[in-house]
Amino acid sequence: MQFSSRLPIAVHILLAIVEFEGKNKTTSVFLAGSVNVNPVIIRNTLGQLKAAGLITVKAGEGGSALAKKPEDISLMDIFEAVEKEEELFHFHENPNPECPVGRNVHAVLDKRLLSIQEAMKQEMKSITLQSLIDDMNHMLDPNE
Amino acid sequence: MQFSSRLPIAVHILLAIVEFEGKNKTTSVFLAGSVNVNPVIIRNTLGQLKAAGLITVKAGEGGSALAKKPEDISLMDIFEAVEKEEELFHFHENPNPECPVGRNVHAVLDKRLLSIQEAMKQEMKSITLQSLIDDMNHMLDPNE
DNA sequence: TTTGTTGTAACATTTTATATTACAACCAGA
DNA sequence: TCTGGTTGTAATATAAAATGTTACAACAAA
Repeated sequence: MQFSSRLPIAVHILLAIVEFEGKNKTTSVFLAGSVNVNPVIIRNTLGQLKAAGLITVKAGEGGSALAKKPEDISLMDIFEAVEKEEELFHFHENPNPECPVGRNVHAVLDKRLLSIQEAMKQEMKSITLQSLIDDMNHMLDPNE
Repeated sequence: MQFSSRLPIAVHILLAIVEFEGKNKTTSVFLAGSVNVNPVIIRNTLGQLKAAGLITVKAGEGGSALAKKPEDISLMDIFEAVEKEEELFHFHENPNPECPVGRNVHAVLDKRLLSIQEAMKQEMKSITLQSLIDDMNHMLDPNE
């Protein structure tokens, strides 16, 4: 079981928007060339990031830009923008209500699964886009 | 995106093994009746839990039992027994190496994604089967 | 030896992710 | 105002993963 590549792709897109600001127009086709997926995937992702208020997209003209400062965008914001699920775990649908265990697993497990999800989200919140940009800049120019 | 129901099912199985100890023989068919999935799913899961050293299964005779004390089994142990993935996130396969971003996203993101995974696992480690049993017993008999 | 079981393979079905094609709506510049 | 490149989105296709099912050999106890 794995998460889809949506979060990695969205982060890639945001890093590219920052990196190419003022240098290249970041159209869906241009971004698709960097991420190496179909441009429609990019457009859909851009749409989700826009809906979440993280970027602006220029319809017709083309290109996108950050709508917030990178230090105000966390992995959590990005994750929630591109993954719609509320529940991290898929619970088996119909435990037997006639069984004392089947009747109660849900109540017993739910809060634990939520706390796991919460731990994950807390960690995501602590990672900002800015810190990723810093890391990338350091790789592009170690002396900076 | 969601995790499969494997962890919830495995926990259900373990709780049932504890609950019915000495009362019913916990065969795959019996357990399937409580979880409400196909017995083969149960057998496969039992096999994984056995391989991880969490339970014993009696071939031929039928039935299963815990191989460790419930306080020594964490959700993390169960999770690792039934989910084989090493990486939580699926990274997009071929970022463009000719692009400064494409060339570096992997290095930049990987450690962050790992820390998210790590946060999740830490939380899983802190939850023992015993605590779930306690919760369930309290639901079955609030005065206990 | 009979009965009920585990372990496992093979296959079917369902769901989700990802890719692709197509096209209307849009916008800037010629 | 026309043109060219673009976004937004629907529809469809393909691929991959999860889940369900059937079948049967190996096994163990009565």
